[in-house]
Amino acid sequence: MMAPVPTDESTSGRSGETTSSPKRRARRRMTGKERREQLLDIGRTLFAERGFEGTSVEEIAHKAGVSKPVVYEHFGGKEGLYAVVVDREMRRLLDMVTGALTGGHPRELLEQAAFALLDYIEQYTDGFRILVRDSPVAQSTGTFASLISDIATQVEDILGREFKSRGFDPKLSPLYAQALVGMVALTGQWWLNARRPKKAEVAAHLVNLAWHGLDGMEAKPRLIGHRRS
Amino acid sequence: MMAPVPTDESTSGRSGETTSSPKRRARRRMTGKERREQLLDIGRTLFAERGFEGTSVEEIAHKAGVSKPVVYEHFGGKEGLYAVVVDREMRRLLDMVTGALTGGHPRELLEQAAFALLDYIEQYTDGFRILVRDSPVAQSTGTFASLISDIATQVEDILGREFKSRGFDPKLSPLYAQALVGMVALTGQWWLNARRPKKAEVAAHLVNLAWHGLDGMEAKPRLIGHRRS
DNA sequence: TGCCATACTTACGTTGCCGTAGGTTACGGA
DNA sequence: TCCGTAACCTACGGCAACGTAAGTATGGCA
Repeated sequence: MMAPVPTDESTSGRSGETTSSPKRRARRRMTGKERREQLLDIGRTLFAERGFEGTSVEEIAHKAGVSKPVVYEHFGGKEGLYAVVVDREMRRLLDMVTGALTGGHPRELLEQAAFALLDYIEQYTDGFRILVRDSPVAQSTGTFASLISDIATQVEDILGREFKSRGFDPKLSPLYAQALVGMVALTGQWWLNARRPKKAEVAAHLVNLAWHGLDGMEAKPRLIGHRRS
Repeated sequence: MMAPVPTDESTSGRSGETTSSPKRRARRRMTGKERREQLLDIGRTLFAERGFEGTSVEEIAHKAGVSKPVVYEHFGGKEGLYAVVVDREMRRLLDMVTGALTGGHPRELLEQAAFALLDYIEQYTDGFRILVRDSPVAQSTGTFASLISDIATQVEDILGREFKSRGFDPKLSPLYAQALVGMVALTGQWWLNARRPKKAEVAAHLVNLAWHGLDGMEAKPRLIGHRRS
């Protein structure tokens, strides 16, 4: 089984010049870096839709149009690849979120953060799906079940500072950080399939809820920050 | 490997009268129902700590002190067992939550619900861990990634009714349902490892956030409902 | 006391996947 | 034009897990 045709190629930039008909020898030869990036892309996609254990190295290699040993050459194994994918996604998300925290007023901060997270979800859906799933390898940092929970801890200090200046117990910031992140994360996950309200509207409502609570809620919340897109 | 000693027995009620020394033939014979329940218990535990794919039928059987075919006899396979476990846990959680919705004032409803969920998390930790993980078999009901998200949809109508009477768009209830459930769920997940504030305190703060929002937050929130425990 | 249903076993066949040993081809520079 | 290095391949070995066929023991009941 599995004929030696040069498969899909999927995410490679230019997909080969000699790929007019599926004859033999239409395989492009990549540099180490190129191949590495391609494998990371494919790995991300597959891990997102099938999970870590549900994805086989064989499949990754096959989708890349190469054979297994190439993957082992680059990442030492499935876990190696997975680790790099996860690391990159966590970085990306955190960069986007922290980079968006530029407002002065705490409500603005909240808005920016919510928007940034939704941006991430929309742009890097696969990455988000991976971060939401549970990690396989005895949990990277602490003892968390999902990477998202792990991320929430990195939001703690931002909240902690705000708490301090407002006279609240800063020891409670972890709790509120988890709550806020959980709120946005699960809503985002739901939004991935529903796609019902527009992103901006979702963000507005989330901020509405987080800021005013159910009690002081506005029927037609508006964002105060100004954003292109 | 694996000597034929009668292993652990783990969750069986009385653990056998002839179990003085690990000689041969100390195995208890159960009725179909007993064995079924025992396997469900063990399955729940293992699925919680290793996930679906990380758990083998062999291990389940071994922990129950029987051999594989017994599991196949009862559930037809790993997926069968998993399905029953999940179904029971979802029922349990929903029963606990809906059963707790007895208050008149919406804030009271919220309190009850939050408390019920935390109760469930505390009492049936394994079940919660399973529900929080992602389902393997192409998603049971809709197209959701986690069972929890699935559960949130079952809270929609409760919120929808409340929204209607308050003049908000009831089409937004799914969004807010996801947000609220996500808030409590991720916090609960975090609380499983942290265990820092007491359950009642966590509930109070969650309600505080959900009700008043970050803006109108109280430094020392109190629950208004009266509960034993 | 002997029977027979039901609980349980041992022992396989099979598949899918991980990881590696060792050989082969392309490509760019001297 | 030759040659070495980096990219890539075929082909296994091995293992862990699923699922099943066919046989064995046990204990309640006539």
